[in-house]
Amino acid sequence: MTRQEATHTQRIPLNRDRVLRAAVALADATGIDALSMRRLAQELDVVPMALYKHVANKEELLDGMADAVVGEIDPPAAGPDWRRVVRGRILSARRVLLRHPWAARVIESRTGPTPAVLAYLDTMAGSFREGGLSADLTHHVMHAMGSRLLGFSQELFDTSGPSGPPDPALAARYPHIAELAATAAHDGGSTVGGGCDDQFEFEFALDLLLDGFETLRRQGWTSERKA
Amino acid sequence: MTRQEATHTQRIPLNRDRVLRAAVALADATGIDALSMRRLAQELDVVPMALYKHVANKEELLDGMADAVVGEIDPPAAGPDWRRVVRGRILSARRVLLRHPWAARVIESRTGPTPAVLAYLDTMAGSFREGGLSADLTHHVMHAMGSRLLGFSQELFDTSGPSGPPDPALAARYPHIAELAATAAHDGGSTVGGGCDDQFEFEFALDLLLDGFETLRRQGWTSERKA
DNA sequence: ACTCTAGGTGTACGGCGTACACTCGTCAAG
DNA sequence: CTTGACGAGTGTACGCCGTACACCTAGAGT
Repeated sequence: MTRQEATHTQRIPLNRDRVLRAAVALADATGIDALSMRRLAQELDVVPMALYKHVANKEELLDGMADAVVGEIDPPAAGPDWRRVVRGRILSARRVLLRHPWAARVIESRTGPTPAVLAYLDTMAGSFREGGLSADLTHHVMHAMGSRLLGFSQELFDTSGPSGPPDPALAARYPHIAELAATAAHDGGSTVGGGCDDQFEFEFALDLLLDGFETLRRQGWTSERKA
Repeated sequence: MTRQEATHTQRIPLNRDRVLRAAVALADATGIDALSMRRLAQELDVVPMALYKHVANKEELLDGMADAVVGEIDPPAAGPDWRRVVRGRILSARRVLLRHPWAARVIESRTGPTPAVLAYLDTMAGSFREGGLSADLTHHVMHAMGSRLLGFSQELFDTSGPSGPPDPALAARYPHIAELAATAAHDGGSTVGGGCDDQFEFEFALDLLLDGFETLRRQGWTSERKA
């Protein structure tokens, strides 16, 4: 403590958690494409190679980031109606994913499930089972939900955009799309999907699926395929 | 024609189409991660910068590849049952995407819809409309299908893998997942999702959605939200 | 006092996308 | 036949990336 105590506050030593948090913050702020090991190191006032004492490589960094985000999802609420329980939790996941727009792509790009994702899926499966769905049906149901389980509906293209006036040439080439765009006539029509209420679309599909599952459950549905 | 006519067949000049086809073939063969401008140029016996006379940059190359793949999807068959028409076309899309496993990720990563994708979605919307769904319902229905429209069910994690014996420690930590895995007991049980019949899962969700849509159509469903 | 070690450093390598200036063959206009 | 424009392919170079590897250093345990 003899010298250089005031020039800059002495460093808190790095650790895996600080690295992951900084990475998430950086991705939130500048987008996932701008997240490089070098840029992240710079954000932490450290030389790039220092990061490798805490994460094995960039893939593992991304694994950790995915887990951190999934860990933000609320646990399932208690309740007698399994559809409400599942619906609420998925909407919580959706809120988390909207806070971290890069996360959907990162989660998808993981080659294997990370621990937090496994834990999430496990309790989700538990909610279905507790609601009375057979293990068999639960299995197919979770596949059917796909990435919607984690709150992203996989919107093919981001619905934001310049949203100029409808292009008549485009409308001529793609008449049906133009018709749909015209139908979504609220706060500024746009070309293909702009002006849609994403939340509504998400819940529309979610409820359609949950209702379908409930119908199958009541019917005692089973996959009677043999081998 | 005086010299070097036999050393190597004289070059067919490059063009955009040859570049795209080579890129698709290279991605098919070696994976999308191994597709670099330099590697592609090498495959075409050309210096890397030569490619830039035919595509503006790598993003545009990927756009072109996505379009080439989407162009492989069959046009809709004719028929009175809209569900059969849509179902058949989507399964065609799925076959295409299975031929080009990298394509789903590439299509997702496009920031805007490419012409072939627009054309595909347009005729798909046409099939719904012709089946008697309102423009309103068609709109939401297409959102609900999400990427399934293009044949990929977004399987969160690839179902292939080492597929070792079920890990008892994992089973203890994730009991519900273990139960589901045990249920999918055919040709070799695996840890989380292995051993599933992907095609079955895809069609399960597809048919659940299509049946739900048909029910809504018969009910004259409309989104009566105001503003 | 000595060693061990965890964490941070510095240098370097190979690969990437691509900007920019160039060469060269073809072909139409003069 | 000359010439000049032009489109296709070339060569060099820059800045970024992830990360291997050797090194240093401060503090803890003996």
